Amino acid sequence: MNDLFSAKNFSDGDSGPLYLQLHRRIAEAIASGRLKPGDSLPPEREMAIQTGLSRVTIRKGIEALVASGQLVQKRGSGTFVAPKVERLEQALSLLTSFTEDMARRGRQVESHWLMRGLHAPVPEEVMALGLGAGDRVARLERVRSSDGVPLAIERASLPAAILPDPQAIEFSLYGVLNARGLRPVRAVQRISATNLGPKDADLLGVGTGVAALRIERVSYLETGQVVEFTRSIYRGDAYDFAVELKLASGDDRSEAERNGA
Amino acid sequence: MNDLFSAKNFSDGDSGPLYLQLHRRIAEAIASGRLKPGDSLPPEREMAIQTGLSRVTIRKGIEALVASGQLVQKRGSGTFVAPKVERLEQALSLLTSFTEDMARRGRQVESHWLMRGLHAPVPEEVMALGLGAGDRVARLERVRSSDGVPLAIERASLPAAILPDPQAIEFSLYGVLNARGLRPVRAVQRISATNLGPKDADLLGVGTGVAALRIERVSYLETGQVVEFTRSIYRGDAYDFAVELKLASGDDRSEAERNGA
DNA sequence: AAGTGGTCTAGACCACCGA
DNA sequence: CGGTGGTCTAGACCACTTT
Repeated sequence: MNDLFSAKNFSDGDSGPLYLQLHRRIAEAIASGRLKPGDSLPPEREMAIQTGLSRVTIRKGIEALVASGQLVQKRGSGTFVAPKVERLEQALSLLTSFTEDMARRGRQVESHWLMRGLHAPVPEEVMALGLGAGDRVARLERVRSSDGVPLAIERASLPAAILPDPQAIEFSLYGVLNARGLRPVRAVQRISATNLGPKDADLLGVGTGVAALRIERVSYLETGQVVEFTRSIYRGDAYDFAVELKLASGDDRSEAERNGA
Repeated sequence: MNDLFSAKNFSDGDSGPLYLQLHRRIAEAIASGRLKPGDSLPPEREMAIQTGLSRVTIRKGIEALVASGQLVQKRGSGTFVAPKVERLEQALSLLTSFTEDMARRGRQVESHWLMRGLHAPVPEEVMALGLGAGDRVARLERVRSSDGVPLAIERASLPAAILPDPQAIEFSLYGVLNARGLRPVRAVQRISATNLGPKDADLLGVGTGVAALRIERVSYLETGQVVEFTRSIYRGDAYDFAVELKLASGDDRSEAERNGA
């Protein structure tokens, strides 16, 4: 019945390297629904026997599927099709907190604190926050989860002058700032893509090398003072950020022509 | 002189798997500037001898560095530290074309066409463009480069009613639309991260699995009619998208209560 | 204790590049 | 042509999970 791993149809030179043929077979089986989330694959040694390939080649074929989060491997247990992660869509042009954003969706939010305290700033923080000599920085580092699924790593730095008591933050940073009349009204974000390192991948429960969104944010008070400098890592397979664009201001085409000239 | 690959300090059990120790050594050498862009690494077989590891292990240690774009391997030639790619920052909240955006930076723009013509739409295009039965779609697929470096893959679909002659587009799509009075004034984008597949990675000249930004955009005319549906892939290591946020309006109770701002 | 994935080896052949 | 990376093998031991 399960001819997914039959030795037939594995011919070198036919359609590229053997490990890619295997990769394609499994990827198609997942895409077509033949392999469903939670299904287990045969043990690597078993696949090797069935396909007539070596175990090294089997692992190489599986590797990319693990790296892209489609398969999950558990030592001592087995290889499984990854559970489907519901994609969340988040508006980028509004300044909201994670807590508020999730509450609006009616979802549970959990935080796992990695670090919460006052420290000596690193140069990056001095720059972003505009700190003076001797100023200390409040650092909040946590993994954000929703319904038990880790979605993001958030590393926030604030001037100690703004948040002298980081331990006071239990859930929502913005909630506390808001209660103190320090809610940011403007922020600038930079978004890029990155491959997760072993550490961050582990925190998010995905494989090393999985694509993630890196978002750096600097938030400002009405007065122009910097409130926070946050570096976040969002799971690429769990998030869509949405943004609405307006027509570029200025006299459209002629502007580009002038500047290009 | 070059003790990067000396057998000393390679001890199992000491600090994790051997391939990770090798990975760390090389990554640190790159980060510290000891290995500079363009430098070549010794051949794999040579590294294996120097370190006392097997070639398979050497390759495994190098693998992640290639996947993340820090090293480039050329068959028949060697392994090299990747040239530094200058990060471009692009404003997300303005609706500009790639051509205009680059011209504004005073950079050369090249396009390599992969496809340009009229086709029968796929369901995804019918949905996004609001096509009727029998409508055809203009498809523009190209690799965008700047100063010879591939930066993005752009796959645009437009109703044939908007662009009956896709061959007319030589450089800027928006330029042609603008000249015809069809310039979009509003667009909605969705941004996510993805691992590049072998095909797209090759088009962008990076390794399979490298993180990239996937941006889907739907653009509208003043009349509300959909002009284009574009799926783009941007190199994660070459782009920063910037967006400015405003205070979320009327989102939670506490804000409504204390709101003066 | 048995079975799983994780790591590692030594050696082989191929495809491609450059002199 | 020689040297490079790309693929593949058979077999070994380890660390962990499950039973």
